[in-house]
Amino acid sequence: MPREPLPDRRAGILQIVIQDYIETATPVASRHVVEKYALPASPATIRHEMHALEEAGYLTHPHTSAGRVPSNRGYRHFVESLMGHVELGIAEQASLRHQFYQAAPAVDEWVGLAATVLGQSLGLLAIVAPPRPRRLRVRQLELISLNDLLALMIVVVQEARLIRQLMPLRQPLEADELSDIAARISGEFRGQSAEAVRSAAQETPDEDERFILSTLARVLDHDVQRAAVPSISGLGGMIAQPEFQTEPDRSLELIELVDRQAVEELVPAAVVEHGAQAGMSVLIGEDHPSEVLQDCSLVFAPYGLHGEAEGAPGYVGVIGPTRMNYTRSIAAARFYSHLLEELMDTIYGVNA
Amino acid sequence: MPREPLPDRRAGILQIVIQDYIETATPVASRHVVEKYALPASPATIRHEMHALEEAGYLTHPHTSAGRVPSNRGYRHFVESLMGHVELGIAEQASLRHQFYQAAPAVDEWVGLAATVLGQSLGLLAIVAPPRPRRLRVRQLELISLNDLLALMIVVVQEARLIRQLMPLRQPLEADELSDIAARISGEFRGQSAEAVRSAAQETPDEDERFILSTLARVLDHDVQRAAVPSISGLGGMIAQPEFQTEPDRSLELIELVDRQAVEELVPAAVVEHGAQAGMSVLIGEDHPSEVLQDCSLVFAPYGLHGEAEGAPGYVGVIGPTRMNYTRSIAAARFYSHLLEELMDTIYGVNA
DNA sequence: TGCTGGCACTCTCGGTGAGAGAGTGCCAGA
DNA sequence: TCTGGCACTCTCTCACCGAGAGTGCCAGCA
Repeated sequence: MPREPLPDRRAGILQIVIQDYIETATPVASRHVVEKYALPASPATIRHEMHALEEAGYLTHPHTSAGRVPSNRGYRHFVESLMGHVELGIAEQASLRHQFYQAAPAVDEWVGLAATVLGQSLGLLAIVAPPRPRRLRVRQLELISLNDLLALMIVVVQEARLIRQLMPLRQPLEADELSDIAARISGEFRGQSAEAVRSAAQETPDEDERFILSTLARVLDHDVQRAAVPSISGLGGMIAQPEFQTEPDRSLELIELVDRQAVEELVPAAVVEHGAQAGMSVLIGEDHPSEVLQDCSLVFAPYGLHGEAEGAPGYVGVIGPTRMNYTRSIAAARFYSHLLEELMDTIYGVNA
Repeated sequence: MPREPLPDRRAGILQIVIQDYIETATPVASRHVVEKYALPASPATIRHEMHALEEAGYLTHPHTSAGRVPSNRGYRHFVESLMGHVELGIAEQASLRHQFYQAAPAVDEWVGLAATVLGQSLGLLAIVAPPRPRRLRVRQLELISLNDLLALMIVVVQEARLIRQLMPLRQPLEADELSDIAARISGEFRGQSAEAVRSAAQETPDEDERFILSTLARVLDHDVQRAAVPSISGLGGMIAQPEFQTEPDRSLELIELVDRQAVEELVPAAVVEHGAQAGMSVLIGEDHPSEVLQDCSLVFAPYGLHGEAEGAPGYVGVIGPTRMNYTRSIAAARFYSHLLEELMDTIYGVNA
């Protein structure tokens, strides 16, 4: 529903109240803003404006004799109209980029690092999920002999992952024979996915090779579903936020969610789906389906595998009290999502 | 310091008090034990015995009008003399073993799974660390071309790990050439560690090969130090324990420790070192150097890489309130440590 | 019309005190 | 050596009170 635009002074006061509340976590009083921000008006006047803002739904009142607190609508208005576009500082961007290029070039590694650093720097919960391709395509296959009857299969796939699988052998095979078979399969099936491998397996006369191919096909299918485990970090900072200090029950439920790695409850599937097309989004307060996160917000920044539209995107998520610092959170989430996309590109699909 | 052995009845009462307290988490009263365990004595008599046990240091008294609570000495006596040797049930062992053999054969995977399942099943904090070998030895090297000037190096080492490293190329190399070089190096340096590779690098005339060898040596050294990240799980269950409900500050510190992955503070280096030789051990209450864990116990079960005495062992650790169920925790920690040792054997060092 | 100072009113928060409940310690007697 | 009885101690909960903080509203003023 459309609203009349706010008069200038009123909008200014709204912005002050929101920013002050984000900073101090205590309801902001009329006298307080006048003094702290040296406004050319008396507390009574400010009260008037605040009252109007409350009528319009941007502020609330925990109880009669408390200062004002932004409502969810207030936060949304702040995010959409008051905040403007912000980016991380150049120096910070550079140092983060450096840190990531130092790490081992593996999706899990990057995702874990991103969650840790992001959660730490914001003092909020960070959830970073790798992209979830719809199918995996072979880039290279290696077979490593462990002993006469056991080999380790390693599959490097185009989608920036490594799959490992123990494979019993039907009959003793030398290390050399294994390498040869692996090289042959690598050459033949580069860029192919499970179906192609499976149908080829059925037509292969050689028993050993048939067995290896069908194992490969199975592993490709299987690994698509599992793996791609999101990383969660920053619980410490989150629980230390004042809103959780006063509510031990809620904290407990949140800790339990994080400990169980209950990603779907933290970042609802609907958000992921919607975000895949719409890009960055911010879910505020009661929008969140989960009971525990009623008074929390979620900043969601999806990122994809370039040139691979299929499957679910990866994303960077930040969860914090509705009172979180949206400016910083949004800038950070955006930056990390771009960085991850860029990193994945270095090992994904190039040369495919 | 030696103590006189406890008279039979007294020892029985001690055992009852400890077990009851472990179960209920409330100080146990004389009347309560008489009724619940149908003892052939009156509350007054039991009070007498409890008083004696308190004199001897096995029990304490939160305050005058509360029941008895085991002291750290009490718990230690329970663990050392009263408890006996216990093992997980056969069915449980089998189902766990199955679960682990289903997982991808990778150290990180097993370690993560062990922490999750163990923490969940005990409702306590579980910390599982992979062994930390002193040096890594090459089992096989793979070089995968990403584009003309960038390759992905994958090193399978004897010590049950996989190392990944992006490697810029000095000049364009074909995929075939890369494979050939990798195969040659694999053959030549199987079983060798960083020093051997490094000194060979210095004597190699071919520039490309020299560069690859020195990268390999660097990676072998580097990966020994980092990686081997322990897995921590079960925070939810731990915080839900009654001892943490009443102490929000302590909970907060613990959450913070876990969120930071501060393994050294949870499992002190001294314990790891001592445990490497002495085997399983139990640290009770104030023995723990960390402030936060003053009223907690640590069950510690080390395990090694067979045939590789060098380096630090892996371990399975369980941290809980001193009131934890030692019987279950110890049995579980022992089982998981054996299972992990067995699993590592399947991919480690065989055929070396 | 819009701003301001003044004042009554409301609600929270911290501290205090009383009463109930739970257990022990000790003593005298079997 | 064990038991019943009884006084004593300590915690826990709840109700209550006063101080403090802010608002809402009104009347007056530019």
